[in-house]
Amino acid sequence: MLSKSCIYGIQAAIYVAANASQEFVPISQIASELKISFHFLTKVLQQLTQARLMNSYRGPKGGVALAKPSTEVTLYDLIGAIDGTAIFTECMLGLPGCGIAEPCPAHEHWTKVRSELTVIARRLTLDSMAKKAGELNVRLTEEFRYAQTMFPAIRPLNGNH
Amino acid sequence: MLSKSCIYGIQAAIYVAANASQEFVPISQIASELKISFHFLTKVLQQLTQARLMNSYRGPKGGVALAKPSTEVTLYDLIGAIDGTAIFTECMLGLPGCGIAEPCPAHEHWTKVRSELTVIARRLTLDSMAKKAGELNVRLTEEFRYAQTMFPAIRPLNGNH
DNA sequence: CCTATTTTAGACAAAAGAGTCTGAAATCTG
DNA sequence: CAGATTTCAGACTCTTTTGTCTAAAATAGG
Ligand code: SF4
Ligand code: SF4
Repeated sequence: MLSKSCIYGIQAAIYVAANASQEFVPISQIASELKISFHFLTKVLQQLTQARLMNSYRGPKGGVALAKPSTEVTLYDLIGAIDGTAIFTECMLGLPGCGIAEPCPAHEHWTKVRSELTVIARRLTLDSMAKKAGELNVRLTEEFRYAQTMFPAIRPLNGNH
Repeated sequence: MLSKSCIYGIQAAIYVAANASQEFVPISQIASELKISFHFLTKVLQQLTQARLMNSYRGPKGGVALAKPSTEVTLYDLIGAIDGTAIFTECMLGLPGCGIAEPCPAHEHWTKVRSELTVIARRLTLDSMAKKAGELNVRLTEEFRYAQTMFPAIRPLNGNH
C-alpha cells in the first residue's frame, strides 16, 4: 500500500508533532528513537521539507519542525508529498485515463473504497494522530511506545481496542 | 496497491472467464490480446494453477481454464493467490502483530477502509466482472475492449458511468 | 576564528519487482 | 513415430525501491 519511505515519513511526522515542545527536532533523534536508518530518514524528511510541510534548520540546535500547526497537516498531505496522490486517484487495475467513461469491471466497487480512503486521509490530522500516540499502549513503531518513553509511563497495562 | 503480477493475473482471469466457450485458452492468446508479456504472464498464471484456481493443459489445444465455476472465484481469491492476503490484514504503517491491543494512531480509521476492501473483494466474483467486461465500452486493459473485439461491437458509443 | 553539530546533496550497494529468454516435458495431429 | 504446439522450470537482465556512505554547506558556541 504505502512505501517504506512513506511509512517512515508518517511516523517521523507524528513524532515531531508529539514533540512540539522542541523547536527543532534533530533527525538523528527521530531515527534512533523510531529505529529507522538515519540516512534514509534524512532523505525522506527532505522530501517533506521540499513539499513545505516541514522546516529544517542546520547546525547545532538544528533539526526539523512542522511548517504548519499539526492540526492543519493531514495524512493526505504526507502521503501526497512522499508517495504522490496516485493512490487516491488511481485504479485498481492501474489503467490510465480511468473512471471517465471507460470503467474497468471493478470500477464502481473500487471507487467506493478509494473515496472512503480519501475522506479518511483528508480528515486525519497529525494533531489527532499525535494525541493518539500519546495514549497508553498506542505505538508508533514496532518498539517505540510513546506511553513508555515520552511520557514515562504510569501503568504498563494491556488495553485492548 | 496491487503488484503488476496481480493486475495481470486478474485481467487474464477475467478474460478466461469471459471465454468460457473455449475449453482451454492458450496463454499466448491471452497475452497478445491483453498486451501482456507472454513469458511474464505465463509465470503469473502458473501461480494461479498452483493455487488451484486454474487448470492447465499442455500441448496443442492446451492452455488454461478456470478450475471452478466463475461464480465461485472471487477477487479475494485472485489477489490472495498472487500478492497474498497481507493487504487485507496488514496495517497502514505495516507494523507486525497489529490490531491486537497495540494499535497505531491511525488504526480505527484504517480498519474501516480495510474491512470494506475485504468485503468487496470477497463479494466480487469473476463471473460478475466478466459480465461487466462484456458490456459496451468497459475495458479490460488500456487497449482491449470486450465490446469491440470479443463481441464485434454494435455501437461504438461513449457511455459514461 | 575554530570546532562540533546538523542538514543537504549525491554517489554507491543491496534487495525486490518486473520482464526476457532458453530448454525440457507433455500432448495433439498426421 | 515425427513435428508442431503449449505449459513448466529456471536462469538471466533491467529497473525501482531500499538502504549505506561520504563530502560539502550552514550554524551555534566558545
Ligand atoms: S475503471 Fe475504475 S476501478 Fe477500473 S481501473 Fe479505471 S478507475 Fe480503476
Ligand atoms: S494499529 Fe491498526 S492501522 Fe496501525 S499499523 Fe496496526 S493494524 Fe495497522
